[in-house]
Amino acid sequence: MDKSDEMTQINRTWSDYLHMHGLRNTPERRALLEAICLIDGLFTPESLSDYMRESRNFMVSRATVYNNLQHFIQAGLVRKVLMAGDIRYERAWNRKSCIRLVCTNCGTVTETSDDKVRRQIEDLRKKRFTMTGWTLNVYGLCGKCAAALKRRQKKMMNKNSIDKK
Amino acid sequence: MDKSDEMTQINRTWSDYLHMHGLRNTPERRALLEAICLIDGLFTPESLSDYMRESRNFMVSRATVYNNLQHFIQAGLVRKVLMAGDIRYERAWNRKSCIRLVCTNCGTVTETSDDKVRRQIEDLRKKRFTMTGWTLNVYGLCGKCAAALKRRQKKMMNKNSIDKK
DNA sequence: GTCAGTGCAAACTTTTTGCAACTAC
DNA sequence: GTAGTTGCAAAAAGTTTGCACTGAC
Repeated sequence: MDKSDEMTQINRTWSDYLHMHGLRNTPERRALLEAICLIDGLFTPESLSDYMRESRNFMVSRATVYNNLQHFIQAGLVRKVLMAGDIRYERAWNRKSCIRLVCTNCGTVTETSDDKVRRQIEDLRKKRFTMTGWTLNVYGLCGKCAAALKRRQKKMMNKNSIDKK
Repeated sequence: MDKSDEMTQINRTWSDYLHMHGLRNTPERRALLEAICLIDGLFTPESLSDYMRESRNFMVSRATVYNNLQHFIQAGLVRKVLMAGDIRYERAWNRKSCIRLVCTNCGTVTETSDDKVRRQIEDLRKKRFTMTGWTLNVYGLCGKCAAALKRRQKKMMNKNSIDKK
């Protein structure tokens, strides 16, 4: 799907959603959706608001941001994710699938991919569930933390053997 | 691994962690870890505190709960997860791998499993990353919401064709 | 014209911080 | 004895709500 087809699809999803719920297409809603298209990666209600004001020259109140983020989520356009212990938002399209390596020690997250895993997941067919996307969080230790842990354990063992002398 | 081996492993991980960071083994910490072993499923700082007070007859202050949850996370014993838009905590052992079907419309989560997917994920070997567990979130529509959406769309189309007459 | 949407401020919830008293080591 | 730990209360951060005014339909 190319970029303009994609935008058509998104706008359609959004106006369908508005219609079906008897909601109105306000300038604030258009501007917020536009900003979300332009932001790359994760955002918070505050960072979205900042981006709107600073880069798009459009003021939106906090209440409006929160209110509409909920609508975007309901419409399937935005998703909440947990990143290093905090809630973040992201576009739900065009980021449908990713593997995240989450270090349980320092909290850093690295995104990666793997064709075999991807294929296997997308072949998943569950009864009474229509998949639109997925994220795989892999927990463990990043290189730095694993090395640091090893060093500390070694130090500990030396200390213990000295203590025993 | 049987239950007692598992507890030995957990206690060891925890006391190693305490040692390595120069931390102390207080009654509060022991009681909190014990409670987390006993709680089945997800919890919040508040529900944990309630459980401690009501079922274990042990008062812990909020500050202590938050402080120690961070330590448990660092030690790899507890994990934060996002459930229906809210942050929850869970034991990080014994729940290492699971597939969650998350409905993006109503927020319900169903846990499921799939051997092929599991095997493929556990075969993942990333450079400079040591895997200890994973969770796969699959986003989409649950049976109920998919059906409701279909009904609404149908109704919409009927309405439109009537309007045009 | 109607009713949903907006901004603002206040309220509420959740999490963090500062500090004096306490206690594990 | 010392330094990490705790509970409490206050502060900070994040989110929701009530309300009068505005504007999309």
